[in-house]
Amino acid sequence: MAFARRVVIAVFDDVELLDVTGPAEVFTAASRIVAAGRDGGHRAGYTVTLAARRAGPIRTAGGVRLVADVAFSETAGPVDTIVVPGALEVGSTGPEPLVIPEVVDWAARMAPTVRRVASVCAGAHMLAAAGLLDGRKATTHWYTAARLAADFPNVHVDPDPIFVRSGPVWTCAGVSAGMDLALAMVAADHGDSVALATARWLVMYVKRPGGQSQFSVPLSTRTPSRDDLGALQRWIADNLAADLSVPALAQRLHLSERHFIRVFRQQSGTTPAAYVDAVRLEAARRMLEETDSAVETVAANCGFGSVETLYRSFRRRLAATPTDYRRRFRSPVAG
DNA sequence: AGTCAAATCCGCCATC
DNA sequence: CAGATGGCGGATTTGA
Repeated sequence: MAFARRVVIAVFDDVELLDVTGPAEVFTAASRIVAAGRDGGHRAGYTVTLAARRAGPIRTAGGVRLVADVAFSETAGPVDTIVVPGALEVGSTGPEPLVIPEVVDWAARMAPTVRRVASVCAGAHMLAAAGLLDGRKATTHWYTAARLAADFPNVHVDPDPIFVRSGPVWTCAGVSAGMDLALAMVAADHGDSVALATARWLVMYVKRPGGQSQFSVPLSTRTPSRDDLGALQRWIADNLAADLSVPALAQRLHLSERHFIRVFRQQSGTTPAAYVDAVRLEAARRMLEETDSAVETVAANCGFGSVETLYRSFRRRLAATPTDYRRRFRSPVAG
């Protein structure tokens, strides 16, 4: 077997568990696929190593422990890819991206010697602190994107993509996007068919269209500070087929239309109609992916007045028709 | 694919 | 006074 590509993932106390294990799982699964390949397994997969300030146990954010294989100082030698995961600490004004000097130093030291550098989630803040994102496009968890842009004016932050490749530096959106990033690396290293087989094995999609703001509508808007607005958004999600017009919603909160629009916009960052459309579209998308329901049924279930309306909404936001979408993104293992 | 009425939503201002 | 709220006109978007 030829050389395996060595992937080293940094770990530290309070690290987000899935930021570490997500990419690790993808690289490991890809290695199995590669090893089982029809060419007799001559191609090499990956070895994944965890590195920390010193070898030994690490407590992740949720309390589950990981064990670092080596210390940062022992990661010299032929390393292919380093991955810096993220963490949030509770600050006075809410969660803040954690920046750990030892990790920043390590990334800065390793970067010139490796082929690829990646961050997951808020790990981008540490790559930025190491100067590795200067002049580059990058993304991070939606929650910290504004902060990243403010703290590092030289970084071209785009909060929307699932992942961004800027030369040898890859960054990605929150948490589970680390798996998408790793899968994209697998595709770059071993081709689309290995990536597809890996994705199928892990029961995930090779890549989602568009950006993270399409993923979860509630997450793409600011969290409302008014309880009644949050309750309204939950009610909307549970009653997609109901009358969700502006007058109807305003009345639910006992506000005039004018004021309702104003409050909604100020609290959530979008307008009511746009929000409703986005939530309906997300529901429709999931239904198309996960069921065999006719497009008419999907439209009716998700509160679109007609199939045409659903089509329009799809075109507008996803640049695809519902049937196209279903053909491309239907899970290969469902049904 | 184009039409047109309806819905949306925001600036501006009055009111509470 | 400041801040929250509501009404109106109309440009723009949306849906049947």
